[in-house]
Amino acid sequence: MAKNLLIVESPAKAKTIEKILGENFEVKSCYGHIRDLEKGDMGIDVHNNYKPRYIVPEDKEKVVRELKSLAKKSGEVWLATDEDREGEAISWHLCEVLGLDPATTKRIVFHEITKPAIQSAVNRPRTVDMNLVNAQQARRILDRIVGFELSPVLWRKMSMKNNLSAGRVQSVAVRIIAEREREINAFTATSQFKIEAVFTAKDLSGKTVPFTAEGKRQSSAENAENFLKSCIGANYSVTDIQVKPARKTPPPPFTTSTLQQEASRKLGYGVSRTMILAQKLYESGKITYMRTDSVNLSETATEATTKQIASQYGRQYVQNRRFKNKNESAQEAHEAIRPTYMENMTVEDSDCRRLYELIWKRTMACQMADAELEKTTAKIQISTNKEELSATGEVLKFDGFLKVYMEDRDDDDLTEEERQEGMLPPLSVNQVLPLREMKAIERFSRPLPRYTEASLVKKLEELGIGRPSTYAPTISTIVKRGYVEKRDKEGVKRDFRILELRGGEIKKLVEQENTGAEKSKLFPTDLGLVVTDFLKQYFDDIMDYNFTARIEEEFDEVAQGKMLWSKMIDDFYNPFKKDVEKTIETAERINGERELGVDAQTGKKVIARMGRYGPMVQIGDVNDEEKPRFAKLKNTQSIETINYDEAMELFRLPRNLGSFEGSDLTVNIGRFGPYIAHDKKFYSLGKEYDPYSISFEEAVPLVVEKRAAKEQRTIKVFEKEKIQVLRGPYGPYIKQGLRNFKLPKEKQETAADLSLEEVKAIIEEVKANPPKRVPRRKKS
DNA sequence: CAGTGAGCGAGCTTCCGCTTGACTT
Repeated sequence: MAKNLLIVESPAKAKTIEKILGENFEVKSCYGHIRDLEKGDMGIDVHNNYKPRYIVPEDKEKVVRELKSLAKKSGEVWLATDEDREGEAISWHLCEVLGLDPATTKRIVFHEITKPAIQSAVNRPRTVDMNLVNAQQARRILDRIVGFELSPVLWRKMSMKNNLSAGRVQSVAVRIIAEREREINAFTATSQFKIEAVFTAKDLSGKTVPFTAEGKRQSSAENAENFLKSCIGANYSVTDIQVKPARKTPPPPFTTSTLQQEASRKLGYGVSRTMILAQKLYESGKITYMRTDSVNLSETATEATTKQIASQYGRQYVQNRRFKNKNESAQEAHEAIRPTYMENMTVEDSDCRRLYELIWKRTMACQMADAELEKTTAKIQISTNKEELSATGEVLKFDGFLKVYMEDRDDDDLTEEERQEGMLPPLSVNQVLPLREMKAIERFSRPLPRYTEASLVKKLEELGIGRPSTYAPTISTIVKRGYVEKRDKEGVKRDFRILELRGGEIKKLVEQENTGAEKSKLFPTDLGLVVTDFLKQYFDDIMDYNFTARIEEEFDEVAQGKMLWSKMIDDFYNPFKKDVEKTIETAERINGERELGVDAQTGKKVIARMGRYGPMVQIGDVNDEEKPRFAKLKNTQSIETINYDEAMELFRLPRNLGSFEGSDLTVNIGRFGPYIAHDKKFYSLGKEYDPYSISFEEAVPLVVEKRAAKEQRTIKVFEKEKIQVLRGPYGPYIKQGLRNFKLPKEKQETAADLSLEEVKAIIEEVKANPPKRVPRRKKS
């Protein structure tokens, strides 16, 4: 009898399942979606109940062809795509393409790839749930409408670039970044004075050790000074000691989002890197599926983990738990991310090792006992005033899951208390404490931090926007479109005051701290800000943080058969299409223009705005008789924050430094940074030189030196053909336009004697047989 | 490699969510 054909989405899964199911089944994968909406005319017939026009995309033709021929040869076809909206739709598309009847074709689902789960699924096949399929079609069509209606509006209304895009997910992601940036810009720091007293006491071994107690924060320097003054000559004694037990619970096992967050905090990985490494681990059978929103662990996994904990740390470390998803939008088609074999504590592949160990530890921890702590709070009275100081300490009584795993928190989530927890020496009530010193330290409030890739993913997940398979690609998209960029920001120095009471005297000090420094954070570009403002002004409902959550409720109704999908789309489309038309008709072209002041010399207006090639400043109007002056913004500057003085500074370039060998020496900043131009040649300026202040005397030797280096590199020039023979770090090579061609070994010695014909022949030769590239390994 | 910034308009772009390789630099 012919084998049955069972189709899943992922090829790695197919292999595992084939082993489990044995002889009667051939298991193949369809590699995700096999059909999609046609691109032309949105792929939807809006006048005919939004009838979708599906096609098999080019890159899926091969898979579809293979599945078709296999389906013909096989016995029964079983559909085992993921159990969620998208998976159900894939099964339906498979029916359509393979000529199967969705009403009778066997459809099975499982949430984990284990023998019992798969066998019980095979014993209880159902058929394709058309309501769920329709919910997916509604989702797909709505996203297509939003994306393909909004993007063209941007093309018409934005003065720059023409591959702009907008969409239900990406546009809200940019909005999140844009709003945080504006919050930070609008933030003004206030300061308070933190009171810190250092006392000494004997520890268990009899050694005298210092510990810190805190008092109420003082709102001003004056109050702080008065408080310290009131403490001069005081005695300090313990009035009360409270000891309270506390527990810490392990976090749930990883989902895509939490894995990305922890890999970012602990390992410094961007979300794409995390996903590439996780994919590698998955494909080599080391971990379960890496795109999941479920925190569920299979029975077998829980057992294996328990066994591993008991043998490695002892029974007292085991505490079995089941985790539930908080997130309502979770579709839970898979397990949590965990190692497939808990006995493997690590993997050989050095690139993947750190990520694997993180997953292993987190999985172990989630089935381990709580950590038990003892929190001690001592109240300390001051004989000369009514204020009280308090010292807190924490002692770990039982480490529990902390033995393997400590979750990292973003610094800004920590409370002041958590930051200062340490050990306290043993104290007793009425004990008199000698004061070593007391300080009032000025502390400034801080704005919320900018988003990292991972914290943006966390935010999107909280809002129910996007899915595990799209978090990383969404970030790539908004970066590629130029709405957002990932970079560092240097901090600025800020003075803060310290008042110090020691030996009956108060000293005033001023120290410096660095504030506002950020590493690898997401910043909105001017383009991102302008586009976000535009979309918010004209398409407020789609930019609403709750838009996705609202339409998800409607998709759910479609999935339950309570609403017709075409009706749902119709209700959305009609008012939306009106907004689109109205916007195209009425909205002005936008360029984010901002007036900065009036040029003192010419009396002309100075503005900052988006130009065709990005953000810039401009003196004068384009309609003036005299052409306006233009200057590009530096990439750390923004239309929104640049001021008049900073703008005028930009107009100091290009600077003519004077004449050298009969030609002007000019300094400017170009596409590739600052440069000196001389005699129609260009020389890059290194970081150590500032184009705004470099002098003629400094520039001349640089030009001489760089020119010499350039000449040294040049072996031969064929001016007319724009071909050069150059000396590079790997030997001589030919350069034609932007392309480089390696010389054959036997010609390298005699490169200077090459004729134009020989050079052309080499170029043709290399073009005909391009050198094989070895894929470069990324540094880890 | 090192410019530009206005307007005309051919021909193009664009979404989200499932999946992996097959391609260069």
